[in-house]
Amino acid sequence: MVEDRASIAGLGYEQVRPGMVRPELDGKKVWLYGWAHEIRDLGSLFFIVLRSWDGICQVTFSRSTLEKVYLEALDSLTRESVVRVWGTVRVAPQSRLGVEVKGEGIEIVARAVEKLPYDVTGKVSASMTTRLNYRVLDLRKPVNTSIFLIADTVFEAIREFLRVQGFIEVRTPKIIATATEGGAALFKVDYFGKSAYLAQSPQLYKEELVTVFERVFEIAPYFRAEASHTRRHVSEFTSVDIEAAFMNYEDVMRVLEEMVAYVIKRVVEDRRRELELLGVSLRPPKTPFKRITYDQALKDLEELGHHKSWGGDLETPDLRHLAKKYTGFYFITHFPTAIKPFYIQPDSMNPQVSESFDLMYQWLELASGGTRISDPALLRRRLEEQGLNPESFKHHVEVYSYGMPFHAGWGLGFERLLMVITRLTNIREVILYPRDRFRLTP
RNA sequence: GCCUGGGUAGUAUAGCCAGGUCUAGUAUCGGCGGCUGUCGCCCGCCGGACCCGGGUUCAAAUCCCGGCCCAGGCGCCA
Repeated sequence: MVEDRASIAGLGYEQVRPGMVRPELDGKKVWLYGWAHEIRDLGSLFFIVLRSWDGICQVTFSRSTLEKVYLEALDSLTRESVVRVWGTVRVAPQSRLGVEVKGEGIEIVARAVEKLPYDVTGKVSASMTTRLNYRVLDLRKPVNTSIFLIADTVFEAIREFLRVQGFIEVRTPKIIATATEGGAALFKVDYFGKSAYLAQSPQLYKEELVTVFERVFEIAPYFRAEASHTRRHVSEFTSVDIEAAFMNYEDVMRVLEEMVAYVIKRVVEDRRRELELLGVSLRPPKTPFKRITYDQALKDLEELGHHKSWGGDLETPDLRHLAKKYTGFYFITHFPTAIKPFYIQPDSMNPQVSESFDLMYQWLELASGGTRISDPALLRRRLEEQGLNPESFKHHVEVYSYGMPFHAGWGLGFERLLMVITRLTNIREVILYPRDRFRLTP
């Protein structure tokens, strides 16, 4: 009888993962851990579909050749229980997977309750609320696991790309003293009796850091207390930010489009199985991306029969209309200075517009950025024009007097990029534990 | 902040508009039994639900009012 890990090892059994069981292993003696994804009891034959994050495999038991303890284990097995099984890999033309493990023994490592609140096999659909309430069970569904395996590749590819470009990864504070940019509503926290806020962006810190490292990037969570309730807003999201000295908006746009193209190329290469599970056929986009100015966007809207007067921000309905003309990735540049944050550089020829851009995918805004103001006097003036108190930005403005190079940068919504890659339409699906206006748990 | 839609077994739904054989149907699920090639296994039996409170009515899952909870959209933004 094969009872424990040591004796299995002694008998020449090797540990494999469920996703590793392939026809090439035919005849090999293996043992593996996994979750009982599906159980099919045919009487004398007993099938378990064993699942882990990297895949599934079928384990087949023949009752007549099994010892009593293992028969008892089979009879008490519940879906989603963690089991350890051992046996021999064999090519199985009768099985859809083409290969299976002929089980010789099984041990229940951690038993799951009989009545699960959620169907991991997906036979019955679940609402978004139910999915998020039982998020770990939802995440075990191979299609959902895939999203986060892709996310892992996206993280890796972003870091790799930016490091090669000479960017240094930094971490800036997420608890801050003042509202950094105005605009977005912030979460107030008690900070030893003082008022503090959760950061809405690393903007001011990353600009200061270019005076040290020249090129910095940060991937971090940010917080917005906006009461938005849409499929593309959450109160805690991940932003990929860069800031670079001696670059202008055009330089950082190139960094952005090349990075996006590289990330998608890596996902296509490294996550074929996951893309297939999601039913997504993905192709790396061609660069450079299309660029249109804000003025051009207004003209296009006019042509599409939607008049919009100059100076206002492009609103959701406008962007939906534009998406009819511009498919895939494209940039909108030169927004009116008045509707951009105080730190954005006005165009030197025409200060009414700014050296700014948004990266769009159809009507979804993925990133925004631009050349930043580096002149302290101009920065002070812009703060006042936007109705902000220069006194509360004292420490920040000060830095501009100590040798501030011209610089530019952007912030990219990580989850929104992930939505584009996975073709999912609700941002909550691409966040492990999303936080929105009405959800704080799990 | 504003607007719209919705809450029926563990899950997903039918029923609601046109109140009455709804003792609330179906699928999945769970329990028991059967089955040697299942793979969304199959077959038989069993189990389990109308969000909360008030009102209208002979009669409420269904109509009305209030509450709670949820989904989506807008503004704003990533």
